[in-house]
Amino acid sequence: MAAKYREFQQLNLPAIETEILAKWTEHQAFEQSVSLREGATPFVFYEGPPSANGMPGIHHVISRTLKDLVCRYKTMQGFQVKRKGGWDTHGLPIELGVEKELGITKEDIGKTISVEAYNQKCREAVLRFKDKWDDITRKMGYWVDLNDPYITFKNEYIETLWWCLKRLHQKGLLYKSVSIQPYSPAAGTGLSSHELNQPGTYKDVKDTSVVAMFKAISTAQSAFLFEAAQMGSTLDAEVFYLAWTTTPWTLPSNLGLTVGPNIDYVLVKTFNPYTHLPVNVVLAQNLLGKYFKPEGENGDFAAYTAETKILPWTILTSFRGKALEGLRYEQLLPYEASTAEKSGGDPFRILLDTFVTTEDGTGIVHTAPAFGADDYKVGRKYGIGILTLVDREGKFVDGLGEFSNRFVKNYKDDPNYVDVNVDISVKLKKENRAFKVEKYEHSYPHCWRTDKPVLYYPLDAWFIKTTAIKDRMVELNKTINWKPKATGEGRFGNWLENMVDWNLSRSRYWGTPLPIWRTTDGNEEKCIGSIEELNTEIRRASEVLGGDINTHYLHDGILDLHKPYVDDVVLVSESGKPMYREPDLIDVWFDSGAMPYAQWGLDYEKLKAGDERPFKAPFDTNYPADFIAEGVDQTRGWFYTLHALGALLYDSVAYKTVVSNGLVLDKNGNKMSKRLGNVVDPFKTIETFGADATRWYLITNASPWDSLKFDLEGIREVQRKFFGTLYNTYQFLALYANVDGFAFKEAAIPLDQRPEIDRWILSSLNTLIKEVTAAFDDYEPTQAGRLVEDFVDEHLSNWYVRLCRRRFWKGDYSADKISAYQTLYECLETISRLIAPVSPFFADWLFGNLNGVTQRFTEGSVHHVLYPTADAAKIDPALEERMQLAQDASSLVLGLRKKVNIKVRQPLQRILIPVLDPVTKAQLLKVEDLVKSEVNVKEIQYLTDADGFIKKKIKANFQALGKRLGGKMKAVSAAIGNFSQADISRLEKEGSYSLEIDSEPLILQIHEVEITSEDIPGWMVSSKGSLTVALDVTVTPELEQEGNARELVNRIQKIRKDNGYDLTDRIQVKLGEAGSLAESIRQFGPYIKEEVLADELEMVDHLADGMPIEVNEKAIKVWVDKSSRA
RNA sequence: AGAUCCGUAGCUCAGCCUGGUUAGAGCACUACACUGAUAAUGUAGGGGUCACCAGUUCAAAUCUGGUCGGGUCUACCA
Repeated sequence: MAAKYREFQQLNLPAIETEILAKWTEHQAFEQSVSLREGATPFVFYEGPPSANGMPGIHHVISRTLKDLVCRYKTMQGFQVKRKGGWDTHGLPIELGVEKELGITKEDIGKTISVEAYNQKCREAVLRFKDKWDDITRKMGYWVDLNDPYITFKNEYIETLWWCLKRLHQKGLLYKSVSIQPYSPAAGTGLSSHELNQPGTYKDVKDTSVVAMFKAISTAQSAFLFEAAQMGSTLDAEVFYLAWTTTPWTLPSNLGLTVGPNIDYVLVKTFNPYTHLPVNVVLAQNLLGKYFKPEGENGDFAAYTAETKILPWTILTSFRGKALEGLRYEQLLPYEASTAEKSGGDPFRILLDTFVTTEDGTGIVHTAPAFGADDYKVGRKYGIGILTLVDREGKFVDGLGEFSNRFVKNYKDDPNYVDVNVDISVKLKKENRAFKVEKYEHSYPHCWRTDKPVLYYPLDAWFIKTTAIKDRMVELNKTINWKPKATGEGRFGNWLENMVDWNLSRSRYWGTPLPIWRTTDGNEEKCIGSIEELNTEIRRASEVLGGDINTHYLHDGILDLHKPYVDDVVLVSESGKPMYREPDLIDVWFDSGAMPYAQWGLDYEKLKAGDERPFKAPFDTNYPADFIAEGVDQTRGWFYTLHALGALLYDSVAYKTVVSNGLVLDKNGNKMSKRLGNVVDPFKTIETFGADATRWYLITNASPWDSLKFDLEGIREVQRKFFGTLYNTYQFLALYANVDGFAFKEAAIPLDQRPEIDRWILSSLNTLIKEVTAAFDDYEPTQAGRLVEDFVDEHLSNWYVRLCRRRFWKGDYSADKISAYQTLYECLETISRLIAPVSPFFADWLFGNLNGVTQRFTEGSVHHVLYPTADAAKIDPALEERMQLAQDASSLVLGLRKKVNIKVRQPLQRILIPVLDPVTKAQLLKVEDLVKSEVNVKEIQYLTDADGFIKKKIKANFQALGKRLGGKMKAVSAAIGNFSQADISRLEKEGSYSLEIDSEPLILQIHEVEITSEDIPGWMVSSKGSLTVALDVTVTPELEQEGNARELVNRIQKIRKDNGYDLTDRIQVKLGEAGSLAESIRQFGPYIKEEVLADELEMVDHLADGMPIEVNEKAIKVWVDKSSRA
């Protein structure tokens, strides 16, 4: 017996997926999809490593769907796509997790728990949820190689990172410097930005803020200020710059004042409200209102006394910030520890920078390079040096007079603590150096462990000099295909433009150690690039330095490149001095950014040979990546570090195309968070709705880069609308193909021998292939998915199958029937291949069901066959156009029927279609039969102009006319609106028409207007676009009888079905008490018999056991039974 | 604070690049129809200040500038 198509009770996507998953596992379908393409052009994909110490969420499903579908698509296009998985295993989140679990803090590490034991814990925690990740990977159908993933904590991986660092070191791109970092004096440690982002670290606090007065020095350049001041006063004028701070303790370390180059500043004559001395002050114009009352402007200076409430003030001059650049001022708080010499630069000058705002303060920023990142940056730019007058405990250093050794904040919980900030303010007030002192409430970061305010403090750190190749990185970025484009140009482009050097240092424990050893004086250093190199150096140091040096590592060499082991190692410098490792770890982002190299590890042969790229195969054919994809939050993370390292190491991009997907929000548009309890469990979602429906929904609902409002209702819709329809279409084919034994054994019927509708759906199908391929090639899977959806729903199911249903169940196994089968089969088979990248399970299931019978492909899985290619010969635009006409015409007629309440089963005589041009008529003629049967009408008549029935409508063609006429459009449009039928005819006949607009002649061309038929007087009409149809609604007695017959057929069919007969069962029918229906039955008897597969149709006078039914409100009795004949 | 994306029907989204005169789908809702795909399907209907303001233009959902609201990233600094 021939193989049968599988038939099902109902669509059950999760069940299908379980079945397909088992098949994939059994046949190693993924491995095969790679090995089958051995020798083919590689398509290179990099997997961004997830961290397996947390559970996977639904947002992981979207980015992985994206990655998966591209890789599957490219595989089907004939490329070999290797997909090495990876795990990100270092970093703070892991450490914090372990600390929490053990109930310890960072200080305990090395004290209550050894670094060795701690790191062991981290190592165990790292892959805690690996099983869950593997599970979701499998269930969501993500094909990635999990058997041999790269793992960032492995020695081989770290070794490669070291090699990369060494290369940077050799290029002089690795340097040690201070940077301003958040620092907790109470805890004695720097804080990462991640730690600063812990909830609750930013608190509203009230600090003593002071507007300090920095005394200007008179020079040739600042003369304009002093001259202006002089004019307003007979006294020897003093000029002060006002600068605001909420951290007065930074004032002794002040070395500069920063102003905005384009901010407007004013010089104001007034009095110091504390000392009541006359002063001239500089501040931003916008901020005058903060310090001066409007009523005081140009007030009575002479009458001013200490009791005067309202300060008199007057503007002496104004100027841009630019004018102040380089001007000098007197140091505010000079002490022996804070001399210009100690600063190491040329301090006490006015600087320009754009970070200055006029939101608050004075528009002049007090700049202490040691205690602010912006301060540091601008300070460096101008070379004003640096003074760090606070030590790591948070107290002032010696040599600051009365402030020496006082804590700048109450870090020790001293009950007798006196706020040094207040004392500084008081001192300034007394010295005529404070303009305003007040408590100021603002949000300030606190250490999440000690609850004490954080300082920004200069700390030693290692940097990669990314700024050295900034221009090159910008240039290389321009060659990268960003999806969406704006992310690459905007977010990423700006980021590159404003790049700073990459701070590599992390003072933590679990991570890649910096492979740099230094002598204590810092004069000699060594960067180690491989395990072997380290072992050699270990032995050398032992020999040179002797003693106990490195004894543990002499025998087997170093076995683990992590802390604490590497810290034990002492190396020896060229001059014979001991060298110790720089204690920092490196930023985890370096780990992932170097994955193109480290995922393969070092090839020691190549290394020995001095290869520039000493990485194991298949690195050479797998760099750079053709494609990567991650969430948009990685723009400045992974996307950046990959790019930076590619450019730094090899002057190359690391990836050619990058897709950044947006965030997944909940259905109300809120971010998903555990706290809000609105997270979607990907396991549950996939179990309930199936991975395919989930994937399809994620991809088609919104462009990947738009943020997605995740709504389970949307998945349900996809399931019903798309997969349900496709499933039904397959069921339909299976049902009849099994009856007829269709297995695509016959030769394919040539296209020109197939009916119009078959050629049409095949034309549409090939158009679809073309468009879907273009969309995928452009990394627009959303477009691709929506195109397929439209085709399946609109074209295949709602038009082709609906119109062709009869062809499948009616009549013999004829050429026409075979053509229908072949056509529908080809559509389904092609769709299974088109959707395979997005919905891999259902596609393979559908493909398997079809191919299992026909064996048209030898491949066992849709993922091993090639992607369909469009056959241009099958595409016929005119055909697609006229089918659209047919659909529109049918829709119009059905609409008209509806209006007059004549059901479709009632045949009608004719419709009229006015045609104004012969092409449309020719097009309509070819689809006439389809329209007639769809709307159950006997004939179509075409009305041409000559008939004189048509009433026409004319409208200006704005697009064509607008260009030519411009301003006259309105008048012309109105004139055209007034055209009579005769005017229209004349225009049509002569091809042009003379108008007069604003007393100027104007020739109107025929192509500059649109003429449509609007009405046929006396008929029911309806139109859409340029198509108009009229319906003859007269039901003649003949038509009514035919309608009755069709209605009766319908009733008998229903009885057949209710009785559960097979499709092919023959029946016998008896009709009784036919009454007025008798004539219909007599006349259409043969038709009725054929339709209901009746061998006998008999009318009797009395039918005792007949079932009473109604046919068009006329009663009749029917008796149906299976025919006795076989 | 800066950068960026988004704002069109009750909901999810097209259309915007390339301006053109009835602004479209699907879901949901209502009514009707169909009934050999039937837990399917068709037709029709209601539903829109295209976030707001200004500009450019004969013409703006579409181009320009700004405002407001939402998301994200980067900062959080005087």
